Amino acid sequence: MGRGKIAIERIDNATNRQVTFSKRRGGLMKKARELAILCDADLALIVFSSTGRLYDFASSRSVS
Amino acid sequence: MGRGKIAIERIDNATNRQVTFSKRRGGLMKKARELAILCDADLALIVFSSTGRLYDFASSRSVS
DNA sequence: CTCACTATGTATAATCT
DNA sequence: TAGATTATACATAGTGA
Repeated sequence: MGRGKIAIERIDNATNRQVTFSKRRGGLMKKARELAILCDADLALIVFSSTGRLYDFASSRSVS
Repeated sequence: MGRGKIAIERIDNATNRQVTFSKRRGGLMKKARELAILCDADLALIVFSSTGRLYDFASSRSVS
């Protein structure tokens, strides 16, 4: 998607890899939230960047 | 996306909700796998359907 | 129900600032 | 370089078998 097509393999360039990580992480979190809401599902997503930082999302269907 | 636009809210029709769950779960898993590979990230995704079934994906960056 | 199709909405790679 | 833009590849809502 985007301007060009890319192969699904590790991005060698560190800067580009970081930019792609940030963009796709956001997109993945959004999709996860949508799935939880649309389909009334419970769901947890945990991501560690290659630099060791943690990002997560968890739905809360029944808990406030 | 798709033929029409939908609001992000619980799908009332049970059959349609199940179909959407199946489609989007697949898409989400694919995106998760791509993020793990492209950005060399470790990641886990756990989903419980509204009927209680479990689906999961976990990357394995260092373990075989 | 489950699978395939496809028109269309969305995510995003490349680019620009 | 981080944030905005934009053209394009991808995901998917509706449909039909």
